Amino acid sequence: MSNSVHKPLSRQAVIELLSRHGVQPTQQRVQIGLVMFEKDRHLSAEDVLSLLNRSKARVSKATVYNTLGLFVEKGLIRQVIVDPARIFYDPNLRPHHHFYHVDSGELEDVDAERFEINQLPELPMGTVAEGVDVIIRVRRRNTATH
Amino acid sequence: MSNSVHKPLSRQAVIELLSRHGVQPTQQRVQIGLVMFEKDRHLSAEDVLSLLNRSKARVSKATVYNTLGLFVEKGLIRQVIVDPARIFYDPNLRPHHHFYHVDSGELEDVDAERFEINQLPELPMGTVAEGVDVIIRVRRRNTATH
DNA sequence: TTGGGTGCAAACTATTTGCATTCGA
DNA sequence: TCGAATGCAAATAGTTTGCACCCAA
Repeated sequence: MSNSVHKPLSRQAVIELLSRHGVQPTQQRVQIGLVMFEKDRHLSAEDVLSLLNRSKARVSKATVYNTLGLFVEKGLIRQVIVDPARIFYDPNLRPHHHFYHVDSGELEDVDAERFEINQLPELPMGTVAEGVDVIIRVRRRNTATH
Repeated sequence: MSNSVHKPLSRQAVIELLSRHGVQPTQQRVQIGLVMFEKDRHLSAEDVLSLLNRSKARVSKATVYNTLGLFVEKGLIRQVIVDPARIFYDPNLRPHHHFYHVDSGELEDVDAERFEINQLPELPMGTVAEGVDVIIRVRRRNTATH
């Protein structure tokens, strides 16, 4: 029942996942899904593209962008906005947050349970919450930058 | 003692603020500071540029970018990464978080006190926290997007 | 005088878009 | 068959960079 995966999905499983979310499982979309759901990690569009090229899959850059956008729209993955230079895509849909290693640009998951939030503030009038992103920026100790 | 301002700063106050932070207060930097510290709001580089143009100030785009980057580096303002399309700059240095109105692209401050966090999770080994960003994405109710 | 600051334009890069071709139900 | 999906390349937009000029100490 959980979409969070720490294990690779078979081609068939990806096809079913896409179908279940109303995404027509074309060749390229399945390829991208295989990469995206292989394990919990954070990939930029370019990461996905180069992983695809590393295997025999042939998918164009535009299709990677379009497909990742479609996956987000359909609720298969999440965007993580933390680096102005690029968008990360996260297949982990469970409530969780992120460590952002500013030195390396890497993202690391933090289980939501490890980060206790007593109460959400009152929302602005007439609005509903769509999501809460918590990003803890960390850097290596002793990175004396002065 | 607080750098958080809900009131405009005089030219003289900006000059002193910059100097105090080790930023040589040149003409353009003071102009940008006047805009940036006029009140608590969230401005993109382009916003700053057009506000400057609206007044008589003549500052180039490159200088706006360079200066905002310098202000961040010197701890005068904060970057807010929430929109892949542009970086927002925030003169409010007190602990606080943000509502992000996905419909309008606008940012709204949330006092940190209104958002209770029991405890930070254990940080990855050998790292120190540099900051915690909390972004609550909200959208207008009844924005039926289906 | 002299080095930092500025402005302009060109360069860069991630992402988007237009359109002709191909694929898949 | 026929609309949706794809691929390529061009376009876009925010940001950065190179370099000549200018100004202030």
